[in-house]
Amino acid sequence: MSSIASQLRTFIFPTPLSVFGKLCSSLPVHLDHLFSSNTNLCSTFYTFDPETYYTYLLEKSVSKNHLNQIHAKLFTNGVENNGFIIAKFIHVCSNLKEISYAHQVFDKFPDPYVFLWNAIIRGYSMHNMFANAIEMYTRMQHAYVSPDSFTFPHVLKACGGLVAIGIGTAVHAQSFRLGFENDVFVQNGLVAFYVKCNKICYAGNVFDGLQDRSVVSWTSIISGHAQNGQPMEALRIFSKMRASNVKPDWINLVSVLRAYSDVEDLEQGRSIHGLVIKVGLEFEPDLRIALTAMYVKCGQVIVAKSLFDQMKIPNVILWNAMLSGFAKNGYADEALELFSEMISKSIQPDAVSVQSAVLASAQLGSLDRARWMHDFVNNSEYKGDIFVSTALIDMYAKCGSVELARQVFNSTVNKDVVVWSAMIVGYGLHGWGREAIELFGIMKQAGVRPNDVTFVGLLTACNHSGLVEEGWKFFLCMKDYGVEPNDQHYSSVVDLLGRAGYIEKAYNFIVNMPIEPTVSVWGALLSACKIYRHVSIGEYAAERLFSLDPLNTGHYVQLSNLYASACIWAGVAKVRVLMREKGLSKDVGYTMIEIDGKLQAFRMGDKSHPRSKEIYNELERLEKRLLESGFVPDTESSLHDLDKEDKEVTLCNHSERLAIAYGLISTPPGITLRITKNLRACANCHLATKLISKLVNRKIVVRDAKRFHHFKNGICSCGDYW
DNA sequence: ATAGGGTTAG
Repeated sequence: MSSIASQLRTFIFPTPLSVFGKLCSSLPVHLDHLFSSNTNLCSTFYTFDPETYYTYLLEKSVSKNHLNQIHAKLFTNGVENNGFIIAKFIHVCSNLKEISYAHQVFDKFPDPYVFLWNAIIRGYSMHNMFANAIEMYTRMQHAYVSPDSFTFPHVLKACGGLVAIGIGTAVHAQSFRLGFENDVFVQNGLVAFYVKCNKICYAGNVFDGLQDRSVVSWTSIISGHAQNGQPMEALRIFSKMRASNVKPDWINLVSVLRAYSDVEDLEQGRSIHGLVIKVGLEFEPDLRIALTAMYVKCGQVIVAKSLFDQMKIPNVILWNAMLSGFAKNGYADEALELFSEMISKSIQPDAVSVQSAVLASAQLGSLDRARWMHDFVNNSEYKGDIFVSTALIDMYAKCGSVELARQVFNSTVNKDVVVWSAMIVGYGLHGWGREAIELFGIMKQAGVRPNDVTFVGLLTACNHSGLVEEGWKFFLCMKDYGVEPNDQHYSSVVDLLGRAGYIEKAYNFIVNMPIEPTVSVWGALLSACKIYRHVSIGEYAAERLFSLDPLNTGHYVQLSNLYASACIWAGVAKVRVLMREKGLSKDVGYTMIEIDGKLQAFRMGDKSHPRSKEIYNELERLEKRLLESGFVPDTESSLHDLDKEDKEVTLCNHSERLAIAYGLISTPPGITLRITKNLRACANCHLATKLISKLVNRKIVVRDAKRFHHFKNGICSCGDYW
């Protein structure tokens, strides 16, 4: 208050106290209080300067009501045409989101000068009403008012927001004509504009031509590269910035962290954390959020969580970073728990939070949970959000219901290529090849251009449903759409050839691939070798896998299964030794089934369930019926070379069978059983499940580590190839 | 009165 008093003491125009008193009387309550409660202050006023006075009042305004009162007073005081005050007024209107009010006031002003134009353009631009901002700029040009260095940043922000390249380029030219080529604010605005339009090289040209570069200039160009998939270039520019002794501020470091997150370079990310502490910015909340996100993206969920716990500020982006981090790194339960916590703490989830929760639900695999999530979305404001809808399609597909996925898909408006691809991938996951192909046709008719993921979906769909020729055709036509095959496409083709029994062809295909074969490519070949018992090529594929991915237990198990299927027990033993040498043990398999909204997990030989006795009785009954109907256990699929009898016992209490038995005794006849396994289907259980589906007349939907199997009436949708 | 950043689907 004392600073106000000192400001007011410098007034130029004398004014009678009575006028001042009258002005104060109808002011907003808190302003009234400010003046009238301190009569001493009032009595020291012997001058009245309207500009300072209104500036003061406007700065204190917090509502439209305040603005109305001040507006009325402008006329009483006869200052309604004072440009300085009106510009201030418009400025404050904008801050209070009263942009149409601001526009009204602007329109009433005769012959606005540049200060007023800037205020109204700024108002529109700051509230993302970019078209209006540009319209006002155009009107300004028609009124022959010359823009100044304050006009350009606002207009350029609007052009960037609309990706209006043509207009922005014209503005660029205009700024050049008017001689702003060395104005760092204008130039930074241009850099940011070109970045938003994905014209990084234009942005780079402007940046390179800058005489003085502020930290803002550097940040713009760094984030420009980071956001356009060039994190390495971003980091190179950052080191140049460090070399030229520009001190980073927190926004700058946030941009740099984003680049390190993209390259998932934990070491360098940590060193930025060190720098943050060194420059004393470790308590900057948004920088801590960026650090949390960086640790999450580098897979350091625990470190991220501890940073998160230290802050726990109700910032939705912080929570989203943690939420998506959990969801993406396989911590589905933790993600959903955090989501509930968010709601209970009244941190309004946004589309990103909802999307991450949907992603977590997809991982859990529970259809009930999926339905709950879908209901939640339908009752939220994110119902039509395209990101959320895509995630819902993916979720339903991953939770076993292609039909519900399709329903969401049908109700999604303005489908983009990601939505179409999600549905095609969903069909692929379930082996609905014909539907995937049909949808692809409709997509093309709708004028949507397929991309690499669309083809991954198509190829896996063909694979999973045995459409070998169709798959091969899709692979060949990728180039017609300008899509370069990546390792996923190549491994799909290897799968296709393998499925058809062309093991040598698949091998030659790999040898002639234009890219270095990856783990998934060799893995596909090894799987095919296992099915067709092709030992020599299988051994070679396994060798490649062991050198590329030495600690992945799955490859050893696959090779062992290959040996077992060819009755090469020495090979099985060799693999076992190899695993022991590397300190690897077979991943513990488990199967989950959800009954009445409760997920129940079983391990092999599990007896921990309260209804264990009933489960084993049911299992025994099933086993008897299986044998009666001519079931011959496929004992070769075991990793261990045990006596035959032992093997059969071991196999029939595999977790999958326990879950099925539990499902049968817990649900009424005819209900579909939905189970989720963490590993891939074992041959013996697969065979047994086929028969069980026929014997008990139930549909059984199994999600394994790779795909879905729909068992019905003794047949599986995978066609016995997986 | 002006500029830069972070969380997001297949």
